[in-house]
Amino acid sequence: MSIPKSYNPSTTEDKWYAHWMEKGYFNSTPDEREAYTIVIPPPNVTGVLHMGHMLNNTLQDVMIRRARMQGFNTCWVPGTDHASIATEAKVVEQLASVGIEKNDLTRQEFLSHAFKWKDKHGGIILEQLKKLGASCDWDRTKFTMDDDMSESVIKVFVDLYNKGLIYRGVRMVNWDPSAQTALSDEEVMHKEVNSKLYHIQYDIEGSNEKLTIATTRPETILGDSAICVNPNDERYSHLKGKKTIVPLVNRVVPIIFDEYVDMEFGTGALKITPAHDINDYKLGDKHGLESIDILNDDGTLSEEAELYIGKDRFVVREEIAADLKAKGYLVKTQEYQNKVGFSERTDVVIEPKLSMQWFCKMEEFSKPALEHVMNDDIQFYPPKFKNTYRHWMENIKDWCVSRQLWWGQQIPAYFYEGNKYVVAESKEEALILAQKEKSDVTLADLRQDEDVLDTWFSSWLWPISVFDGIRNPENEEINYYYPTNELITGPDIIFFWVARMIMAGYEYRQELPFKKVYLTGLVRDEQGRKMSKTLGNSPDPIELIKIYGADGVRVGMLLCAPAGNDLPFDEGLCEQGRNFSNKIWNALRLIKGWEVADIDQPESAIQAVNWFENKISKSITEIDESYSKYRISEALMSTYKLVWNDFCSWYLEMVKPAYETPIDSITHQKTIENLEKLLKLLHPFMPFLSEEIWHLIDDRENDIIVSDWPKSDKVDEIILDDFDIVSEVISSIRNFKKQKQIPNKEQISLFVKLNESHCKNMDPIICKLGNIEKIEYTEKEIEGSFSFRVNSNEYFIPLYGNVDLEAELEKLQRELDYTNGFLKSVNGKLNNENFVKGAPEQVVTNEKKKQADALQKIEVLEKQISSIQNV
RNA sequence: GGGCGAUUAACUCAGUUGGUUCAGAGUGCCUCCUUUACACGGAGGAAGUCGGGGGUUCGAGUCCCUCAUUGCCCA
Repeated sequence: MSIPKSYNPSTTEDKWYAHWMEKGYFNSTPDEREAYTIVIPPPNVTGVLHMGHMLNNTLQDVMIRRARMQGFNTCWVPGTDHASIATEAKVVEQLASVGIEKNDLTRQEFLSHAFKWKDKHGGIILEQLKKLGASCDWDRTKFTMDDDMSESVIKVFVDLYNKGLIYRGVRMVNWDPSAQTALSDEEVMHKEVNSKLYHIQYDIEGSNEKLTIATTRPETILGDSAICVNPNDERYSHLKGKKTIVPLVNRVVPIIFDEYVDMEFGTGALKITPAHDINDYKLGDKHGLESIDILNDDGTLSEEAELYIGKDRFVVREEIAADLKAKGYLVKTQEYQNKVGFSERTDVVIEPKLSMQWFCKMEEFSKPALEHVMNDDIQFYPPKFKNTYRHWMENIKDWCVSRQLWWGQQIPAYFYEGNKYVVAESKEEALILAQKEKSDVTLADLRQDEDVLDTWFSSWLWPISVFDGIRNPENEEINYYYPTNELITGPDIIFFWVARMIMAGYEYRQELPFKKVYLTGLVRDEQGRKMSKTLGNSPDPIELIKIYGADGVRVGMLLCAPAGNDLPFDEGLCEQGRNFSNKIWNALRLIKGWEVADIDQPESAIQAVNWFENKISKSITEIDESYSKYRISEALMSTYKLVWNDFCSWYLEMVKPAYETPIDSITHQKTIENLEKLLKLLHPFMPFLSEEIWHLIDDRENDIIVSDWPKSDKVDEIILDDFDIVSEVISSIRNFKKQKQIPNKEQISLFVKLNESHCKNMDPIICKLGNIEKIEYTEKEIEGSFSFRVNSNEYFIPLYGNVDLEAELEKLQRELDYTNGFLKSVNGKLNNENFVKGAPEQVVTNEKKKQADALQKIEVLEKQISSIQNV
């Protein structure tokens, strides 16, 4: 069988994924083993795979695959969330394209369209995850609006309402005029924008005097119900009791005094528009002002505005500025930078709006949620996010959970007789409650609240509800899989989601939802911009997989992804991943190409096997340590170097038989064993390649995906140290040959003068890799030869031609200078009484050893220099 | 405006309680090599005042202060 020269991912990936699925390796049912559970951060049902998902899910798959090999009963639950705003917008858009208006449909009709849309498009992202190799238990795939999931959400809403933790009220909320719904504070993004500060003159009633205010939103003067100045502001103290006239609409409003106003800002006079600004609202409340809502839900001006009715708020801003100018009210405009809130979903400017909404009280939840993170019951990686988390928890505000949409769980509040209402899990239960208040209420009288719940109100239950732990708190699955082991997600949803899951966990399970939270960085483009659909700067992961292979892309993503650090994405890393795949592939080609014979094992191979077994053991320990600290990129790099440098560059070269000669069976067997261990270590990172090679090594039934994770044996450090010396000797020989342009295949001799103890076991390795005829030990320097030193031992290669004595001398002198400098610094420490007294014993001993080594080396160097000078 | 981080080679990052020659890794770059696993490769090499300044210490990339730059979160 001939193996192609390059690894071709496309022929293996689908094959192995199908095989794993068929074998049911991803599926989990509770058993006697310990569970290892991860719930996926459910991607948005409208979404397609982007680089952030790629990173995040690769990490989860790495953790799950390793845990599977470690013998845990692993369960990775996939799913999607319904993303009420985004999905509703998509569906409305799609309906509009076929000439259907949402308003022409009943709620039920709309929902049936939406579910059709979801069934058609909602699974794309999950299918894409399969291309990546994600080993999710697909039989458990959940959607936040599945019947059982929705039931859990409703049950929780009712429960919290009954506990007094959910209330309804009129508040100033963040209004998204595009989606036409309220948003929670977390869904508002504040951005710095260039705007204008308009200085507008108001006439004072019964006087020729004018009062100038400054505003960035001139259109809102139509909703003004007062002008406010600071009582300590002498410029305005004479206006007490006076009234002012709002330009254009000529409404007479009072001048009020409140210390809230910043005398330094603008003109020190502030227009008060209680319906359209949270601070104005508070002032209006305090001073009993009228609230004039001049905006419709879609951001156009309402009848209340009197002017510009039906025009968009931003259009009106331009027009009113022009009109004010024309009539002499506009004193001046200046450039101004301010922060403006934008909708996280639709990216339109948020309007503060007074409206009736449902809120969830947060203070009580926040206590255990904060405590268990601060005391590390739940650990954050990297821990710096604890600070962010604490800051948010300590300043937590109530959560606006209602959305003026149809796509989502309809709020289970049932109204009767106007504004009276009851909250219950079903209309029938609601009727019973309502009848307790008023006995003649009928089912027909009950009218359910039109609004739906925030999508996060589903997601915060995710780790519990996917195991049906809300409806059936004592079921076998929730008891087995919960708490989950870790949550792997981005820091951008730490408040939206992570914090709230922790709250829900303690509320409904009296326990943490996950033990560890691993927060990945954001994937950015080369210019450091966040990757986003709108910017179009995100490569398509599926295309990348086609080019570099899933394994290559996985490696590329992980190489540069230390926890919590943003990563500027570079396609070159995927290329590196692909090259790595190919390197491993070719190691297999080499080994498969060997003819095996029953011959003696060469000494060099015995030594090589011994060394590599120790090396791999040590690496396993390091890799396991990296994993335990969630340093996944470090674990990958250790594996990468072990495979490429230690195995391919050193080990295989050491055991490789001469051209067209066979290899002995023992070395061959050991080499296969070593390769298999490496493949296991690689499997979490490169599942497809490792499985493919595993089966190319041997035609076998068992699969690497369910093999045992390698364990480290006791490591003989001395062997590793000896090899370091050996590799340095070999490098020096290669360097020499290169300098002298001696072809590698030409054999040379090597003489060694030992000045300190040295293990000769590995000499055969030096002979083999340096192509040395033989190594001879000598008592004196070999004159007229090229020489180098490793530690204090001297190595000589007799020369054919002339030695460049000048160059040799210069090299020796440089080394001597360096060593002298080093000795000086060591002596400096040792001569310092404070150091000898103050430093720990071990440090002092080390310094003494360094001193002795340096002295010995200096002696050797000086002798060599003088011998050259005497020639 | 408030808070939290970051600043180490051209790039992306390691560097644990201050103590081995501690200044590292990978990539990139430069030189040489198409040698019989792999040019998606091999063998070498150059490259950093550890952001600036001050301090503590026998000793600072590491601790403290300060300034600068930058990112994120919150208002």
